[in-house]
Amino acid sequence: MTHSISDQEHILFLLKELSNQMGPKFERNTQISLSRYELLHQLYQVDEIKQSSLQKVVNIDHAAITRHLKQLESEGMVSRRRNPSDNRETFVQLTHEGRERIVICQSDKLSFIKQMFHDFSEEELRSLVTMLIRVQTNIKEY
Amino acid sequence: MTHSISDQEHILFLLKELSNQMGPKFERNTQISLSRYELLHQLYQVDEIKQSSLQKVVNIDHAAITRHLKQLESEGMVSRRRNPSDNRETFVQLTHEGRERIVICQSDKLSFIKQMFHDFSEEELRSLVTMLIRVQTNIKEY
DNA sequence: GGTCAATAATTGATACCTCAATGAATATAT
DNA sequence: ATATATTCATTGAGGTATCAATTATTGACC
Repeated sequence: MTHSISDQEHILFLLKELSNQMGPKFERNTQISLSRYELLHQLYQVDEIKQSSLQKVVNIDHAAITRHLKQLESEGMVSRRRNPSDNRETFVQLTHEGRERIVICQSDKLSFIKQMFHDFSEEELRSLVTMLIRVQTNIKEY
Repeated sequence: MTHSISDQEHILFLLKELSNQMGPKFERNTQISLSRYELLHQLYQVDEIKQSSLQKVVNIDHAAITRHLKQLESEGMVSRRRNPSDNRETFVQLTHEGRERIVICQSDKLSFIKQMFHDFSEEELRSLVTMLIRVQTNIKEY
């Protein structure tokens, strides 16, 4: 039954190693960190969104979100405004510059993921996505 | 052909998110960080090993290795000695305490990965491992 | 034998993450 | 109406990662 402990352990290590190796290389190629890219990427699709909702989508800690957005705001990539009808909430939106920024780094991102998955079939990619999502779900309820 | 960009992008995000979510939870459950666990785990199988070889196995940056081993040494988990025939190299070895430590946290680690992969078949696990290794290989040559 | 290159380990700088604690605004309950 | 609880965002603390630069030792070559 649980004879594949080494496989499971191996996956644990691989996930950590992959993340650590991938992040810096992504950033070198696109000039933007993977986390910030993910934030801009999400904002690109939604016009305006509550900061707390954004947090749930990207699965990054509240604190990290605050710091990223602060930095991105100071760089002119996003704009933020308080919700007039509930002053606790903050709406976040991509600026024109932000839209340009994310568009510009598309080609670099594309060549990066092309290399990363060049020997994967469509089916394998789908399978990989769903398995990772399952793992994520299993972890969350811990 | 490359119609599944969103899948590929999704995997990118998932790998990062998973690593960030998994690490702290693993540590809360086992009382040891995933990286340190990996180091002890490797040392457990090899008696004595050069620090540089260890680095290659665990795929962590040299600097991080040095800091981890220093800390583990100060906790009495590992011992280090210089290679007498080449004073640049350092041999690392698990202490008795270190062996005990890794044995003790086995059950916690087990229950953790059990939850993490509880709905995975043997075949899926194998498939996941090989796919992650392939991604890692593709990334390395970048 | 002495210079120059290569290798191993370390330290410094910077960035990012999580968790816990705090501050501020709103909702709730008696 | 007022005290209490909840929610959102922020800040502080601690840990870990990479990369670049440094130190120390060995090897190689003329």
